[in-house]
Amino acid sequence: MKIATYNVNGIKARYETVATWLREDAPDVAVLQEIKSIDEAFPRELVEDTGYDLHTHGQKGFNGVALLSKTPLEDVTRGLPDDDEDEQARYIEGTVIGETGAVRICGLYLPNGNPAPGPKYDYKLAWMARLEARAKALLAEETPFLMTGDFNVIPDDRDATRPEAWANDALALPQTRAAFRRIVNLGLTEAFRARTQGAGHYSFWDYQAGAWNRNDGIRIDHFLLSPAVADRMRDCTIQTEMRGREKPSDHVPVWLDLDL
DNA sequence: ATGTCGAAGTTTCTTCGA
Repeated sequence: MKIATYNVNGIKARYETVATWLREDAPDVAVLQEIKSIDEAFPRELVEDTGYDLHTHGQKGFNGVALLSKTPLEDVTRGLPDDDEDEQARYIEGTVIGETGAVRICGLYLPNGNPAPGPKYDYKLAWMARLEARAKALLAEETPFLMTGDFNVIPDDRDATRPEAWANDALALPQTRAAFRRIVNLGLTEAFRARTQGAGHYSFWDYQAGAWNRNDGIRIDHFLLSPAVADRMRDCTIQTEMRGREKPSDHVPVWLDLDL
């Protein structure tokens, strides 16, 4: 089973790019972030031809996440627990049923947090604490799960072309990295790093300043796997070539292949 | 220090967020 995460940076602006990608690369499950659309305005024709099961959690203008699946998802829920006062659409869960088991898919768009320090950074850290609590709860009930999406976290200096340029940024501050490590250290596996070591692997290149042409990137789109899911991992790869296509998102898809 | 993009309102430009 192939699961892909992809920050599309606007589903309406990215329609052709995403439709072609779904048709040609055909993930079993696609976890999308930054759809920047209310649910009613999500282009249904994207999935009508392909038959994908679509679940959105959108809002006007910003943020917004979605799950697409070749087979129907079960028990889809929107928002993190204790999210009642959170107006930002950043989290969605659904269960995919494979031939030999089920996996809870947690799709997330973690707050950027800049400028730091400040209220936006406080919101980011609070959101990460709530994500950690959710991971703890899923581990406690022994639900096989994965968390994936745009974490807006550069885990380590090797995950940036120019780490010094990000040293004071909300994506790389020590508190951000510590919060990310706290979640991983609950017993999760960071899928990409379980397969690939070393620098030079990125999932985002800014539109500005020719970042793509200079390969000035960062790795901020991740998969965290619970133990049972980690045991089933075949591979985790970054689809770098997508950044060079016509009308690209500033992020590229990251893929997880599971024996499921 | 920065050469961009997408969405929405203030709507054929400006502002915001990233």
